[in-house]
Amino acid sequence: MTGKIYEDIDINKPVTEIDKEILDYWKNNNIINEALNTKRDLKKFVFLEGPPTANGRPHVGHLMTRTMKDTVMRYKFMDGYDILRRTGGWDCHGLPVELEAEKHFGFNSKKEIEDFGIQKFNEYCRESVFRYIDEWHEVDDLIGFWIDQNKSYITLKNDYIESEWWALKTLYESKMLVKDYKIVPYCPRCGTSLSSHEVAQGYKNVDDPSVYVKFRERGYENRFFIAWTTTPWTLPSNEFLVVNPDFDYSLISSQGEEYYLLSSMVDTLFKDYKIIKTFKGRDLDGIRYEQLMPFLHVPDNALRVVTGDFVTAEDGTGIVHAAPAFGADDFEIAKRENVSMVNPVSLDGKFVDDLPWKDMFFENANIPIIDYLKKNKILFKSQKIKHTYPFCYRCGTRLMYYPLDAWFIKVSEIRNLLMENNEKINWFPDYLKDGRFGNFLAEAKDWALSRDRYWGTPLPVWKCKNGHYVAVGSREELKALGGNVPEDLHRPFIDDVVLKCPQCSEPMHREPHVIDTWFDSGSAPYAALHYPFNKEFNSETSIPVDFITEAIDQTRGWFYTQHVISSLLFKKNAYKNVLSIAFILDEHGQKMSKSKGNFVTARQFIDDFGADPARLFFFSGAPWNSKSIDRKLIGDLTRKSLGTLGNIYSFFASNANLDNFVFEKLEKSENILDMWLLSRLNSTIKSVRINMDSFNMHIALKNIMDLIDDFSNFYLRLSRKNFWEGELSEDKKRSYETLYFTLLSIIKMLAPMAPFYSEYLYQKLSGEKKSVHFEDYPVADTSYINEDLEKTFKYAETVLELSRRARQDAGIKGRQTVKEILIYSDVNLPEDVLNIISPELNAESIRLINQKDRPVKVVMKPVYARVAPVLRSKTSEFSDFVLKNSEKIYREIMDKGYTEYNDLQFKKEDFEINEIPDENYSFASADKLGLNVFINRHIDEKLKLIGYAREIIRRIQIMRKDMNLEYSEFINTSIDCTGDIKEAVQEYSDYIKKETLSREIKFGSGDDYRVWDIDGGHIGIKIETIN
RNA sequence: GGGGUUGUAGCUUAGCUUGGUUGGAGCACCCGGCUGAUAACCGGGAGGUCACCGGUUCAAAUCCGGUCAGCCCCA
Repeated sequence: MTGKIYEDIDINKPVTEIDKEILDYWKNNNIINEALNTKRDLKKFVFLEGPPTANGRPHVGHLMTRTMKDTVMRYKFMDGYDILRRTGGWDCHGLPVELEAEKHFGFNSKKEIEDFGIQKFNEYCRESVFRYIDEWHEVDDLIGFWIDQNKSYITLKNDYIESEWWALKTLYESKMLVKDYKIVPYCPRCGTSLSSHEVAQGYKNVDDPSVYVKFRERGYENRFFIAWTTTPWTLPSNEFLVVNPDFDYSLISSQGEEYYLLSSMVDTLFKDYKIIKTFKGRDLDGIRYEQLMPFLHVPDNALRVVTGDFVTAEDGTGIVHAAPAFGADDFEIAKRENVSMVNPVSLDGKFVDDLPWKDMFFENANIPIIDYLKKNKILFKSQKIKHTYPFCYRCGTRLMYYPLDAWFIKVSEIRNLLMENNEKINWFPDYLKDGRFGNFLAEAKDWALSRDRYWGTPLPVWKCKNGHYVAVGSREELKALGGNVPEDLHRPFIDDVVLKCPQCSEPMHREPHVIDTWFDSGSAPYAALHYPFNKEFNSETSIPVDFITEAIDQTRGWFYTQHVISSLLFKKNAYKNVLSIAFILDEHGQKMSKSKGNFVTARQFIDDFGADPARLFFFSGAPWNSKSIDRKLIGDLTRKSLGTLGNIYSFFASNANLDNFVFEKLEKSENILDMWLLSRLNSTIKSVRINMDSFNMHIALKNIMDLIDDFSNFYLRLSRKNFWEGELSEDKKRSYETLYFTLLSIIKMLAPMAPFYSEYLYQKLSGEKKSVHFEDYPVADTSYINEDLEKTFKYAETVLELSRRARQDAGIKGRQTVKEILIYSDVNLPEDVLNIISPELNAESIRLINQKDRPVKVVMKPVYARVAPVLRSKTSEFSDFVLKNSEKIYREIMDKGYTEYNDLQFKKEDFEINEIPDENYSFASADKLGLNVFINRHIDEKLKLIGYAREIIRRIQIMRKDMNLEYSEFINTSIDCTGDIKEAVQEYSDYIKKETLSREIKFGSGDDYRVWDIDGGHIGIKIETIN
């Protein structure tokens, strides 16, 4: 006995143990490092990591994006690319981090933070962003995310900030970064404005007041404009009423009062009324009205009706109340009309002195204001409305639209460029390109970049008292302008840097803002490489990167900001291919959230299922359709792919070791089953590659699993005997080679998706390279592909199915040999293919027959609706005639096209034609393929005895298996039986001996005999090993 | 209110681009079979108003219009 070449594996070994073993193997052999750092001078594939913030625990969704990234990179690596920028990245700044810090210290306002000290506050932020970094690293490790964390870019580093300064200076000098006074979405709790993509994250469905308010026309006691609003708290600041110049308005009278409103709304709001007059909106322009509440001082030229195109006829009354301080449209009106605005709300969201609702938080003032309107009889109607309204996406506070001094990037000016560059991006799924993303670009808003906060990249703009500004693009420039370069570029240190104005030499102080953290992450393409200070990045060649992927929420987040920044700075798109991934839902299909407590951490998920099963789960179904965690599905996927593969290996290993087979190379096999498997393999490789290349990894996985299924349940099932029987002939060698080669190819194909188990099997099977991940991805050898053969095998498989069905109908077990099976097929079924399935068909004779030789009887019936009107009283006579002479008439019609009866001609359509199988046969057909299978029902004495012999064999085999006997171990068998069965045992004892490795078969009886039921009778069997 | 997307068996889904046999799988369930690699496999059964309404067409799960519901995004 030589040693085992192919090591046995324990099929039931827990995946977690395998994971650990493989992780150790990778570490001990420096494999991960080698993969990350080997430069092979091949084609380049450039990746870019979307930076998470490590101040929260990684959850199962992160696991999914990481798996997608990893799988793509592994595939590209095996496919002969050097992967560039295979490094991590961490997003460090921003409101989320500050909020976390506020919570820690128990702060609730900016004043508290400033009293505490920005320096200490930021120190805490800096540490807290990496609170869970160890868990992230650990999870990356466990899931097999091969990425270089030692070279990760970190957005809080001075180098990173400096690159952004360069960008901001560039934008400032090209007048794309500007300071403006605008109405911006503003969180009064956080004390800062939000950009459009941040606002987009915080919409909620809410019930809000919907009030109709009466504004009295100046000079009339009882004449009112009815205006509509969902923000009663803005009513004290009303300065205009706005109508659409093109709409029709009516002045009506009802119950002693007169009202202006949109003509189309009159019936909705009034029952009894008279129309006094109708107007176009523009006719109302300039009409003065009385102030609604006499609290605030408004400019003299306010309080009049003006026109605006933004007024719609859908909501309200067609008359919009405008408070310029609290709405972008309103603000534009005030600007146009040259009227200053009235703002009674301070930066913390509270009303100021002049109002009865002093110190009240703005949204809390709605109810008392409605009460006030009611009391003063200027409320026409009040109800609730369900609509969506933006809230701060981090702290949940209702946003206000509020006038602020802020820095903007004029994104709206490059909309066309954004859209042109979008054309160069491959989106997966493709509908995002012109859908959600394209639409967003088409109406791109200016980017409100500045934040009045503490922990962020400082805005590098300084200003002197004469109103001169300078934007600083580097630490070097800071020095040149007379500033000290602090060791840390964050606040508060940077705030202390005073420059000398290049124009007037006055001292310059920094604009106090930090910038939107989305600018940080969106800058990753260049800032991660410290461009332009480090020449590793070259805007000509370094972007677009080849591939990025993140969850769907990043479509208007990171996907957008990168696209904008890249277009602004380099005029091109940031990435070529982008895969957008849907969310993972919990097992009930609910979105996961911390508050609901159904949040599954990455760690927990891996611990529960193991790395490869977790990864495979992410490839079940398209990644852009959300999926629920499904324990059963995961188990199933794993069993059918990895489990079956392990089992194939196990089969191969045990037999190859017995035969002393060692794979050297694949030589052409003449065995048709081998040829078929290699054809299947190569067609699969072809489609897998196509799908991997187009990021349809879920389809690639399905292709692979289909192959594994065919491999195991067809190839192996039908060729088992070949591997068991006989010596290691040349033919058998060819089959081993085929088996080995196919198995190895599948392992390689699966390696990017299931890197652990494939490594595990690879090391046992081949181990030629240090790791399966250093292998080349399989390339289809089309010379092996034989579509006809694959098709023929499909037919063969169907013949098997049909025979089983026909047996079942006839009540004949598969183990019972039948006299004959007749097969009719539209396509040619070669003999060698039939030979393969013949053991399973289990018949004395198997014959291919022609259509006309099929043992069927034609039974015809007249179609009465057609023949009766012609034949009249002869109809029933004809009917009998047809039934009796079906065969003859059928042949006649087939030959001539008609048959005659009583000098009348009848054609095919005059008959209902049925084929009934001969009663001696059981019949099954697959009409789509044109296949018929007939099984002779008649079981004669001889066949019956063979059947019994097989029943006995089967029982003995079960007993052998139960006793865990070696395949080659001989036994003695004793049987307790009578009658036919006894006769069968005597008649076929050689056959039984051979199949069960029985040295002898005795008849006997005893308590230690195992009792079996065969055909309703009991027989006993005992087997004993031979010492 | 607008845009996008999804809706197929109890559950997970293929098919829809390009209309054309009887809408195909898997899981679960029931019955049966096969098995000395496989908690694997195979046959049968039950389970479908292909969300709903309308249109185009000889013919619609598929194309068109509308409605409803879910999800995502925007105002």
